[in-house]
Amino acid sequence: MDQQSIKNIKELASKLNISVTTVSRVLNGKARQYRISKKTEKIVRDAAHLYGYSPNQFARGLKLDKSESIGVIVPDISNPFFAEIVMSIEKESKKKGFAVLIGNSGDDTEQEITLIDHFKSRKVDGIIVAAVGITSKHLEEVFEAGMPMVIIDRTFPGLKIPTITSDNYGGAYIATKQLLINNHKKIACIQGLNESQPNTERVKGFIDAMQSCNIPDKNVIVTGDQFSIESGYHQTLKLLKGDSPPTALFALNNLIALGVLQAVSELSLSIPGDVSLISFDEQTYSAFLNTPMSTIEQNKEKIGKISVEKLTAQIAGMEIDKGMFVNVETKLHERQSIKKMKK
Amino acid sequence: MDQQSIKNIKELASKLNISVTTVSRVLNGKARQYRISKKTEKIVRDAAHLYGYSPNQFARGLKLDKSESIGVIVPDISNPFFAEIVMSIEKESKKKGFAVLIGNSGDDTEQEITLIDHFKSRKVDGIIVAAVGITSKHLEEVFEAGMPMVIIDRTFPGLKIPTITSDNYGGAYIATKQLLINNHKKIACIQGLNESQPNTERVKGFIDAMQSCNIPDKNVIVTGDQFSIESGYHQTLKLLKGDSPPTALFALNNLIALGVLQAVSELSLSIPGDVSLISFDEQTYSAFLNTPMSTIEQNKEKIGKISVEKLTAQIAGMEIDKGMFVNVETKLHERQSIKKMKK
DNA sequence: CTGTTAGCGCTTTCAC
DNA sequence: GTGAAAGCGCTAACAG
Repeated sequence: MDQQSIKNIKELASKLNISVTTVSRVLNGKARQYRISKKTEKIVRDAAHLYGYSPNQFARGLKLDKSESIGVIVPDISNPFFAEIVMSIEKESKKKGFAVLIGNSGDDTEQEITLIDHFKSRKVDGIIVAAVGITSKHLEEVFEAGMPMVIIDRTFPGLKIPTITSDNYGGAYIATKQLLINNHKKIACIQGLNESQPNTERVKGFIDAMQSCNIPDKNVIVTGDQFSIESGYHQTLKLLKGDSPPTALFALNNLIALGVLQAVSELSLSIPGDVSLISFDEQTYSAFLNTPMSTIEQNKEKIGKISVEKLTAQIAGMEIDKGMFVNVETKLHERQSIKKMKK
Repeated sequence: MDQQSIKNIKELASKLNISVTTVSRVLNGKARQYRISKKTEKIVRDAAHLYGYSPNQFARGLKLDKSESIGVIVPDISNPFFAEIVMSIEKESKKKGFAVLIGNSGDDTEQEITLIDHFKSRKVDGIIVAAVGITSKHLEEVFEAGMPMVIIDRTFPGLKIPTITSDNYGGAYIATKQLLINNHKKIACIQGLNESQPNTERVKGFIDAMQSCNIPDKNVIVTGDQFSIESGYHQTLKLLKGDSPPTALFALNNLIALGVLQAVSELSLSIPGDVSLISFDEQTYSAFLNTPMSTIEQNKEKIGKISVEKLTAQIAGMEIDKGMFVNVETKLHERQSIKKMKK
């Protein structure tokens, strides 16, 4: 009852008494171009479907030296921020006929290099990478060697690879302003990975906003070491158990914010009663937290979409501005995690 | 300054005045086996590293007719539940030397079929699939044709493919019991995809728990149509605006629970003051919600790990029990979303 | 409109 | 210890 399955194009062709060339042409949508008869075309298509034949991508890739696929590297696919960017990339890529290979670097530069090697040997047509760590030499080498590439989320000083990031500076500026207009003066900005560019930009936005209100630098508490729940947790504990704790916290991403919540809950404090909070990264649950959290949302869909556009432009061989830097706007969600302080 | 890069094994071999055979053998760790001299081996390895050579996986795959990779299909990678399973699968696979290809089916059987085709033509050595929809014929065909396969999360009646799922029945039973021991009698179980197996199992657990307390069937409110925030939201609105609303809700997954929160908040009701809630699926934020939510946690790490074990066993050609069904235990998190009712 | 065939880069058999 | 060469399945140049 089970249809005898077909190994390769040769078997399929001989079964139909047609040459492999014709079969190949039909299956590659070139029937028109080679003026293959409708009848032959139909026979081939039906047979391919009937026998469940799909071309060996290894042979195809070997011959064509391309794969019609792009590689995506993210530090942590279980962070919905990255997962949603990946979804957007997939959606856009599919429209353009590219398959997507996803790699998880686990915030490890070594693993990132391994993945790029992997992608190279699998002949991806281009790579989108949310870079980890603080060095980009390995990326530039690959890019300079001709691999189309787009960097998202993080960039590096002087990097000459097209980059799409959120407006980290602007988002942080607005977030801090939210705290300032509620008369907070003692504000802690809880960093993620110190040396990373989004972190630096967000800190810059924070500092500039503080200075715009003439808050002396001494009051600016800045600390942290990683974009993780643990880091946010430990830094917050340290801050709130300290001598003169801040009245407001600015968490530089969603995981740090969860760490803040963990620490605040452990200390039996309340938000915003005891301490106010605003966080970078909107999440589905942000509105339903105890207390609903004010956040700065990054436009994940747009970041994904633009990165695919810029990448496929490179793949198509178009002239590009290597130093291109696209800033995607952020959006403030005002909720109830910020207390209005007395002047 | 930039090292001239090497295209293929032939170039590398000729540069070293060594045959491609020897290079291939060294790079595949067969130096020992063919008694290649340490010196030659070192020369080859160093050169490969220096020139950044990595073998063309298409040629390799074409020759070997395998890819040392496995494909994973999930309905929605942006759902942390699946993302975490994928992470676990990646971790396990890496240990065993398999690369992982990830596909997102978007809860669409057509897309699932396309992805499987994709994987087949990319010669993955096996497939792990969190199946969508309510039919499994396409999966069985591929499995019967010899493709190693493991089903996770969902299964289908009478399916003869090894399956790893959470103990959906047991988890639901415990969840419902939590509501019952707090004297709730009018409980709504908000379903996801009606026909899907985890849904069915969870409903079964719910009903059995209800009956164990002699709650008449008439009181069992069951509704819903999809595992999504929207579905949870609409069903909850309908329930709570109805004539005699339930005093407690059992959300059959994390997305539905978020929908419940959305509806409850929109109706200006409180949890657990106005309505109690327990949900399948523990999430990082569950403890920090307004009100901290009681949940049934699925062991995502274990599901991923076992699925890779069962898949690699198949790939290695070991005898397997096709009807194998592994049930991974769940874990109750008691928090404050359930109100103690008067007897 | 259709077919023959070289060759993509690799592994491995067979030969020395 | 090492190498020459066949052949994996496909596409496209060339040939009708």
